[in-house]
Amino acid sequence: MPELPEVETMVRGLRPALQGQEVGRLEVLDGHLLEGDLTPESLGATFSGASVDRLERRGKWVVVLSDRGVLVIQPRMTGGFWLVSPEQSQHVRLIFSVASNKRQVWFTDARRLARIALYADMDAAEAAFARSHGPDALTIPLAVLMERLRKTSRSIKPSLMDQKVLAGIGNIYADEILHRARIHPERVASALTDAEGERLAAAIPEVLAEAIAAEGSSFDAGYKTVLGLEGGFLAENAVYGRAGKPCRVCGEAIVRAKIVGLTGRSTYSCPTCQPPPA
DNA sequence: CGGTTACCCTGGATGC
DNA sequence: TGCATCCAGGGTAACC
Repeated sequence: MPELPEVETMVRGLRPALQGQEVGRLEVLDGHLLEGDLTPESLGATFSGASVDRLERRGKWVVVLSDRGVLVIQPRMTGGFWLVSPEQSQHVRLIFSVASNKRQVWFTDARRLARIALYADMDAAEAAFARSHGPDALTIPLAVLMERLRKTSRSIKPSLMDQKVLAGIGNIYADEILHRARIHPERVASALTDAEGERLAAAIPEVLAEAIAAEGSSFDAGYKTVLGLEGGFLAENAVYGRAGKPCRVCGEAIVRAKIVGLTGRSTYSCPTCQPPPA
């Protein structure tokens, strides 16, 4: 589910509840999500009593820094946090109980694709992140982005979604960013012109910032904010989920397609604003 | 090595 | 109603 804007919204929502607080107890209800040698018992014992210093986001990771180590939670498709009673109560995987006020923070994950890891310190967490991720999408400089895209013969959309190229973009925001930059998703990444690269590098932080301001994208029974509210971005977005509807720029019907290099995922684009490769 | 697919999981929507 | 099929915002191991 969550991409960078949703994870950023989660972290901002969790900070007032957890930052500077002691976790009186952590209950781990599903060992399936745990990485390495972690067990529900070992993680619960380690993190119960932990003092939380800070919460941060790295790409699509939620990072909880504490005096008992750095807890990393990857929500992946259906993971989410709740400060209010969770809607999907049968899918609760973690329960944090704050010592000072007895309030609870729930983590749910319907599809059980989320992953949870514990690192000794932030250096170890950063090293693990760097092994599988490029620079964060919100701050990657134009020159670095272009240098990375020049090295691949893949299409631009799968390149943007490759966390090793840059971190944080998934299927929704790749489509939105490419529409904003007026680049067809099947254009070869290394063949973009300088002008297209500049439009792309500008569109990435623009679209992500707008989505963060809207508190992310909600549809169906998926992502909600930590207060159970819907993110508003899909009320204003350009292409994702809008097949057959008029492009907000030119009025042409938005097209839904499956593209090479992305098995099973849908891609939305405007055939006029984003001319396909020759 | 770069690129592509098969698969991990589960639930909701849709079709017969 | 029951059952099969498809789809989903992510990510990785294995393969060509």
